[in-house]
Amino acid sequence: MRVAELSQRTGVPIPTIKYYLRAGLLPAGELTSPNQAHYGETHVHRLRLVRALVEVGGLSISATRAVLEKMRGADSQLHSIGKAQFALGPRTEPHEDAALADARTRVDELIERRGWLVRESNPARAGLAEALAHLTRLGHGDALPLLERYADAAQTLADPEVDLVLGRPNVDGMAETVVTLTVIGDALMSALRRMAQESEATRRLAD
Amino acid sequence: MRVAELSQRTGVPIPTIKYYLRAGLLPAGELTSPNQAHYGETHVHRLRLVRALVEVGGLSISATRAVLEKMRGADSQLHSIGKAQFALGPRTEPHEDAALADARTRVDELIERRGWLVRESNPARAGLAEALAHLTRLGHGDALPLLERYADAAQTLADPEVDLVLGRPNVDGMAETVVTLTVIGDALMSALRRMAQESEATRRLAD
DNA sequence: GTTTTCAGATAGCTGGACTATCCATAAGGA
DNA sequence: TCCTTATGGATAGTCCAGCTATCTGAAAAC
Repeated sequence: MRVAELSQRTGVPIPTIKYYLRAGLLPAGELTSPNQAHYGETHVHRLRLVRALVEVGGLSISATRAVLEKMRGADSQLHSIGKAQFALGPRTEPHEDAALADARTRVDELIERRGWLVRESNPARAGLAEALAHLTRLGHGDALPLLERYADAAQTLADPEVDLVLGRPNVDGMAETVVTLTVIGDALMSALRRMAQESEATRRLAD
Repeated sequence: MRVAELSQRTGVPIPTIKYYLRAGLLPAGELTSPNQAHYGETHVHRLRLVRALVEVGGLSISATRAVLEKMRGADSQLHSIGKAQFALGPRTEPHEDAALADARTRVDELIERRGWLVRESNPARAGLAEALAHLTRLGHGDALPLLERYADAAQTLADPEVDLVLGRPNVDGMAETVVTLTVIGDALMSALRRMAQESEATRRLAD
């Protein structure tokens, strides 16, 4: 297909497609002549993946490129596949203070207590610590017990999630599933939490 | 205290504090003379709240202002308090197609099936539908059963979350807890999911 | 054979989030 | 007291991300 059709099928404007090509998010089409190229289903799919990462996950263009590159480089080792989620680190340096140092210890303790196998380099450690630090700075230390409930939930969910990943017929499929499950999964969970919260609150209000 | 101390205690640069004052995210200090003002603990706290929303939640300045305004306007009615989370809608118009229409029905069905009390106007409905639409466009329809597990988790978490909110001694505290629980809670859950996923995957790999 | 579309290149635009200066005044220390 | 530093308020400037527009020959489509 030509670029117009690619645009129509994905809802992405042609100038934006060109921009993504330049930015290295989308491979060039197959050139049939110096100024004609055609695109296949892989382009449609890749473009949809890019949009999911950008729109749902809120990833920047460069973060998206990094994720896609790690995806491509995954070999059959599962931990290598998981690298894709490593490109989703935080953006800026956190404010170093006592609350943050304390939060880091708390994260280490939680991981140890649960016997989780999490590499030191996993950026989720830093992300969790930073979020906790904000919580305590705001004086919401009494929300910390909730953390255990969240961890329970995460632990419970991990099982079917990994099932889904390992059920893919090939490595590329696995890597892509990791990425979508990570990014879109956050959005799903976030929306469901908001709705469940409203529902529960409304129910209590009725009493 | 003067602005320098406010800056030191929160880690926010003075020019940025001035910017937040102009943007209406932070109330002006109490003027003691035409060019001297002093700030109190409320300013420290408000500034920390702003940074949590911006850094952890990734909210824009205008979204942050909107959230803070809704927070201030909350009365004793719980549903009014919940309005704070309504300022967290999506940023751009979604791509309308069959997948999205389908996803919307699926969301309605899920809410009905679970007997959730969720207003039509709750933006989480649209957010969930959009995320689901991306999932199906990517051909990950087999991930949909996972949605039920996510919903289970959200439902389970809602109970202690609402407990925490209702445990606050006053309305302002409740409203702020809703906001922090919504925004920081997302970050906590996201990080915990990533870690639990890595752990579970590593464990399976060992077999 | 005329109108439309294309690839590739380059330049421009818009909005958001700060950051820098300036001014006149006020604090704070030697 | 005098002098350095800090301050509030105002205004202007910066930087970057993510597009968007235009141009140029050449190929498609009708």
